[in-house]
Amino acid sequence: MARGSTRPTSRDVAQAAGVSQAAVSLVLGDKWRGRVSEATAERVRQAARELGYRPNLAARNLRLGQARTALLVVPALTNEFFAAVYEGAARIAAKHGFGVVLYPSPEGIGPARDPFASARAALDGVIASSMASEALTEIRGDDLPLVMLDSDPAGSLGATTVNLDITDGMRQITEHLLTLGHRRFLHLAADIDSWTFDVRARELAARVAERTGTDVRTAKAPITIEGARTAAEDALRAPGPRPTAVICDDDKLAVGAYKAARHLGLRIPHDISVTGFDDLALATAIEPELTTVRLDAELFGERGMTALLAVLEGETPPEGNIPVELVVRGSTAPPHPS
Amino acid sequence: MARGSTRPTSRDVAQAAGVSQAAVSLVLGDKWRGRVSEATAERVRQAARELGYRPNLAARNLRLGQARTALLVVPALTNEFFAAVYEGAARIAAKHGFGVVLYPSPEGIGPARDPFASARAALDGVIASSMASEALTEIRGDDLPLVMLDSDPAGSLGATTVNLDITDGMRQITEHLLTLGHRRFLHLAADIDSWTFDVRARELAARVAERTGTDVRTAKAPITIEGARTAAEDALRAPGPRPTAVICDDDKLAVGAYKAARHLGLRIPHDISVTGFDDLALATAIEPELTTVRLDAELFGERGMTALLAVLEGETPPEGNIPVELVVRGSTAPPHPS
DNA sequence: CAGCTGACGTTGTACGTATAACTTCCTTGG
DNA sequence: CCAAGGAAGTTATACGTACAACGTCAGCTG
Repeated sequence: MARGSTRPTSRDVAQAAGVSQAAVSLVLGDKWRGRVSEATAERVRQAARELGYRPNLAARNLRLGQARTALLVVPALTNEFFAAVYEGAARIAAKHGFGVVLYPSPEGIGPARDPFASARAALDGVIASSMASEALTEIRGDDLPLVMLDSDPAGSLGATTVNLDITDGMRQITEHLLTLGHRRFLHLAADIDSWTFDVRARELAARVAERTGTDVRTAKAPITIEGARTAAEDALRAPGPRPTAVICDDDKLAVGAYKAARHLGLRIPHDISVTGFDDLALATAIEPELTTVRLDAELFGERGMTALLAVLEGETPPEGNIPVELVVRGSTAPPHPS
Repeated sequence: MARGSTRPTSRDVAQAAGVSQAAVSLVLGDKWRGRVSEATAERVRQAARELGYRPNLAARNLRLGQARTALLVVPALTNEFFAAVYEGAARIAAKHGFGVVLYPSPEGIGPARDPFASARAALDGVIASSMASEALTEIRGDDLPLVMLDSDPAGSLGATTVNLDITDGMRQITEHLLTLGHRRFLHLAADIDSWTFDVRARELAARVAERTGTDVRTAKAPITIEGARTAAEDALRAPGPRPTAVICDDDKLAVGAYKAARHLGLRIPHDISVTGFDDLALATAIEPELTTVRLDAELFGERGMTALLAVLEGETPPEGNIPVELVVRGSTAPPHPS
């Protein structure tokens, strides 16, 4: 019945129920067993319901010294992969009464003197992708618990790491193509300095060298369809025998490779095989559908949040890489003897 | 130099600088002109820097009675469109020292008694897509300022609405196809009950009826590639003269239409034209590239946040729909006389 | 019947900040 | 030389919550 524009507080509820504010806090905080009678508790709950009481989170956080909020730092949400990571993390967080906020995209910082001004909402911990390193340096300095996604376990001193089994993914792709009979490869690599891409390059090069004794040709491209297309086209036009398979660091790059191949009059997979990485919606949208490595981004986010929660509880976070899966579709076939 | 695990407070800074806590608050809050000498101010800033002081947001929010945080309610972040809306909203928010939190995805609610438990982090306002109506009913009840995205201006009592000019987009698509000579249309519609889709259907039907005197065939499909494919395939197989153009409610549905057409042995655009809506990355990934309506999702998010900020300031939010643009690519051509 | 034990609460306080209201000292004009 | 006012701070308080510490009273035991 409180008029005004101000929201009801626990004291308003107390007054309505004819008890003290402390009693309200006890009842609503589920700590009333043996301290408040069932009848009184019900009266309090009733009053809270009628007034539409919602606890003031700021006050609670201040009192408890925690925010039940984690910060997720990713390069861009418009990348479906990271959107899924967020959803996984948010799901686990919600189950534990936690929230997840996102680091604002770099371009959005604007004139604020402190880029953290908005994201700095009281935080208990941070989950960060290794692909967002520039933002990361600012965070380290805060003494917040940190979980790193897809980053070098050796190089992330102190921080907990949660990784997909990228090495295994690239191993499977390479084996798949080698088994089909391919011997000349083009690696269309992301031009981003991140562990997750380094691992791809290392594994691919090592395995191909071991099995064929040859090198892998490499072209670096920004992760955009257009950028990938020109990089791939240049590489495929280069002198020497043409590669029979293009191994791309992610699905978006593969789309660029498709366009490059088409532009050069090459048919996929008849003239050239193409593989991706991630298994985004894109992979099944294009023709032929893309052979790629499925990364369970949601699970990745879930594991990241689970690890952070463990750290916050003082427990040891679970170990072990997240398995990935090769998905063979229509973009790979045995090389055609030309 | 403060050891311990607790972060320094403004009082610690005050002690280090040899002033009162109030002075620290004034200096760091930029309200010290004429109240504190430049020298003292500098001393305070220096101390704050050395201690690595970060104001406690919970305390500030409690004191100010505001959180400088907005809630964005969208159906799914893995939909690139909404990810972009978020980024736009977050950019504007950051410029004003605001943060944006997301409503946790519906499946993530789990056992929490109050689905708002986590997202309810102290909020100043809400921006909600009309496509997330089930979540919305819970919010209304909170007396928070509400900005609705893409919802019926007439039906959103009290709430401010920010809309893309969907009607104009559909008008342009229809005109484009009519001008090319198409007369028989299939409308591949989203099976979601939302204003933004109703508008598409109404405008398409009205314009086609006006210009050709005929009805538009309609097929409803869930917004997934597979769902759209089967719905489109069924509709294209139906008896009677086959439509020469498929108008889809969004780009993802268009991908399904592509697959259906291919499966039926129809070439795009030679045998059948296809159009989308949104202009996601998908649109230029597929072959042929998709004729669609470009919606500036980021601008949409920016406008939404701008409107909310205006409401919070007690100003009248700007009016007017956000213009959209027809992007003609390779998926449309004059109908082939069969 | 003194003393004790629960059951059922209440009182009081602290979390860290922003700001209104007050003090103190110095300068300056009349 | 005194009143007035500005500069440069300080003191005190409230925001709403959670919980430790403290009553109070009935019933029971020895």
